Amino acid sequence: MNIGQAAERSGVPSKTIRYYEDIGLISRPVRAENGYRDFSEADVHMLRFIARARGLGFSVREVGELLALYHDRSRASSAVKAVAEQAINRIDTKIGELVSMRSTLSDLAERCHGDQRPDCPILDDLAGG
Amino acid sequence: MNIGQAAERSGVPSKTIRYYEDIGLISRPVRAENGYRDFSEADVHMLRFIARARGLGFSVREVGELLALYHDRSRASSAVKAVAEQAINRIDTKIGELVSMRSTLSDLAERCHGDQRPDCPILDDLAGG
DNA sequence: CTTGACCTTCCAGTCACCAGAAACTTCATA
DNA sequence: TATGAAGTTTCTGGTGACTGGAAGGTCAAG
Repeated sequence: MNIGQAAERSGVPSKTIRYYEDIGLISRPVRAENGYRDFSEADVHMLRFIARARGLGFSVREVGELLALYHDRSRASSAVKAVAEQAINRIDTKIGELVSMRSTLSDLAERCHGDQRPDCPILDDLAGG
Repeated sequence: MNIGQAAERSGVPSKTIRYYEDIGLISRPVRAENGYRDFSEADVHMLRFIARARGLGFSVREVGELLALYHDRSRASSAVKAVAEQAINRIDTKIGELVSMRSTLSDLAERCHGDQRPDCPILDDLAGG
């Protein structure tokens, strides 16, 4: 099938599929006589795998590792778990940062009247420390 | 003072200060005779403002708005509050996404033995949907 | 007089794509 | 059969918010 259909069926935009090919995340698909990329069911399956992994917050690099592990019939599940735990740690760090920002910000916003007057603890805080 | 000292005293790396100048977030500082940038106390103060705002999760664009509002003596606090609330909303969305990723991921990781055996619900899930 | 720490500009790379241009093929319709 | 739309190709360049590095100028100390 052409890239458009592969895109539709996998949920990965054609632009992104070409990008994944460029950076070597997926191998170069067969070309039809007209030069168009020709995708198989297995390709679509792999693209779906990638889309799901990306949606779970794995980096493209990690997705590459996961794909390799997926294709390695003899690999240990601990290797996969390690990649997942790295991703969880990254996500935890990020959540922590965001929660802390959020609480400071909403604190400031609550103390700000939000009316016509110019007094504003938000700016005061940013200015003063 | 030179850029290095301004960097040290504001917490914004020199590279980043030059970058902020490039994109017009801060105005071009005076130059000394030798061509070096010459920063004032007010500049350092502004850089600190920027650093704090960035640390709170405001985008560079929003920091620009906040700086403009900060310099506008007659502005209403509601304008500032609006920018802050936008940032809070963005942060909330992001937190929601991350929390959902995290819960799915840790679910999968928990069900994964993480030993020498190849069975792994993480990969199964990514593969199967 | 040289060493080393600054400073300058400019170019490139990061991450994960997305937008658009110019040229092609393919397919449906008039 | 012509035409026009939709799909495909490659290539370039942009995003956000920096960061790193190269090649060169400046300055104070030893």
